[in-house]
Amino acid sequence: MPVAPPRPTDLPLTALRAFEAAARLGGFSAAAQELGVTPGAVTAHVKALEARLAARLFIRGPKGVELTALGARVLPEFTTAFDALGLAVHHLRAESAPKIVHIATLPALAQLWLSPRLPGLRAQMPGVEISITAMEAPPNLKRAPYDLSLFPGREGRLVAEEDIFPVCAPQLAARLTRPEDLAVLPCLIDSAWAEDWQDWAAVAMPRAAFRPRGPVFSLYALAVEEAANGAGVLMAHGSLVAGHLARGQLVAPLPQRVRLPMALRLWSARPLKAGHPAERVARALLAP
Amino acid sequence: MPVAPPRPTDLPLTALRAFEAAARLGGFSAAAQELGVTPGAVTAHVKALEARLAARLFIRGPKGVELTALGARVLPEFTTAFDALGLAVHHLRAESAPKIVHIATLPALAQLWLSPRLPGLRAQMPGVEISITAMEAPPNLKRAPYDLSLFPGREGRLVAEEDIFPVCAPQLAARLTRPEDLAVLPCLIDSAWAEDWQDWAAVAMPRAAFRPRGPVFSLYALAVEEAANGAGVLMAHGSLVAGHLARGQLVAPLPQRVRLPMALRLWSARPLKAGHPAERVARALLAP
DNA sequence: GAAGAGGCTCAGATTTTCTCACCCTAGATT
DNA sequence: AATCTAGGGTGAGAAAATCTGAGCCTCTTC
Repeated sequence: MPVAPPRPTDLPLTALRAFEAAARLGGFSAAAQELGVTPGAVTAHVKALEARLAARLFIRGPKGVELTALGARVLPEFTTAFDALGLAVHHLRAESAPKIVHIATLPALAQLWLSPRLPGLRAQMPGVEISITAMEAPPNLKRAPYDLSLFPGREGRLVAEEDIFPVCAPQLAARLTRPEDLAVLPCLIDSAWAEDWQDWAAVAMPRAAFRPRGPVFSLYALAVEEAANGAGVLMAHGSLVAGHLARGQLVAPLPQRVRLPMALRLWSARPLKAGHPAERVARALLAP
Repeated sequence: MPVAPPRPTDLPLTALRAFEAAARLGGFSAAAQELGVTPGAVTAHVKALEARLAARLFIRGPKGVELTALGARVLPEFTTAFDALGLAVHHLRAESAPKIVHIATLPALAQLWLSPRLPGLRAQMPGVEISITAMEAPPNLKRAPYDLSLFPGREGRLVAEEDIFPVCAPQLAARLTRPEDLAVLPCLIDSAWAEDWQDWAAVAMPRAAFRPRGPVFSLYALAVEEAANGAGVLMAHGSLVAGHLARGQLVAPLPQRVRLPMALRLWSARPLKAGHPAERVARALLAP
């Protein structure tokens, strides 16, 4: 007699979320990163789900996974549902702490662009707390609890163009008068923006096969400090060294500037209501 | 400096689900029942959520809880999101096991109404598995994994009217010729349908202050068996004793029948696609 | 003034969930 | 060929979550 056990336990929500992330992002590792867990955890979740359903959701290949027909059919529904849930959580948070604005950004932007502007923002909006979280990649704003994200990208409102050019300490400037001089000077390299040197060189010295040599930093702000200390030449992002240039801690001996395709942009998951703290912060950051 | 910890951990999904259920059902106990946990678990979830948000979601009163303004504002969003998620899960299940039809019903209906019809159904649809889960109250079909629910109610398609009348074993029939005889005969009482006796008496013997006396059963099917064994008089639901009447195991000595306001109805969460197993089962059950 | 409904609490048990360290594969690099 | 790298899979053990159970409290109802 086909009588099921008393309570057919329903599927674990976390496993469903792992499936959705893996399916949407096209891989377990990417999903693990979005969810903030190890890939093994995602593997386990998907496996558990498949065992429960007695059906495959992904086809495992050696270079990654691919959705099965079943997985592809149900993915959109789950994405929609989890988006709705994420938005609901966001509203819940916003309603329960309306005076806190959460901003996600790159570590470099947090330290060199946002930080100098904070005192002014706070003075402008007493009572509003501004919380800044640094991360390497833009978050999925439909899921993660941020009001604003500030990243180089194509989406969102333009905050500043990204112009790059070499800078160094004043005492080093005499040794940097032509692009070719870079071959014999230490070039400070930020690990996340290593291509900056190539991008600039491609325009400024198109003939030369230039390869920057010098210390690598994982924190851009640290590279900026080292450049100011005279450790070498840095490929600067204009908006991030404006302060150092104004104070004379850094100089830009070469006139050539290169505009990167990705501009600095401010982006929010849903329309900001005029007058609300997040909208006021956005407005203040966009102001010249 | 208001820099948040690396990863602002997001809200636990189970706690959100507990909140949603409690808010929608208006109480922690009801939510606990829907979720299949103890009330203490729901209390803990809501408490954890409130602690995380640093905001109250419910106002605790001595006779239950009530939503705060905040809770009431965000509830609809969560209900929508979890409904969408439940539906997605439902589709996932349906797509991964398209040949199983899950039916939720009362224990009494499972044993006395559905069970006799199963052999016919199976013969009619070879390859389709029919899984029956008995429960005391209709499930929330947007959340629980059932294709069809068969319950007395007002929603859904009519399966049968609920007519009640006293029945007993043939050898007892001689002692039951007038309603008044019930006062001196043992009345078998089903604990879930105890009011049946009052409902019937209110029509059949409006003057008398009738109180049935007799053994109480928690399983209606057991009461039916006992009645057939001659243990007393049962207030029968017509559709549930049809078999026993036909076989002569029970007789209905009194002509008076009372129609209950709740008819037996078949109900499904979403429109059934014609030709799909669930729809075919529904059609077969609705057929005379 | 007893009983009942609804919630709360806290300790302890149970189950989920996660990490860690390691293995495996196929394609790319040297 | 040998090595790297990217992406996954595994299994043991640790950590965290979730749940239960028994008892308490408060108010309402009989």
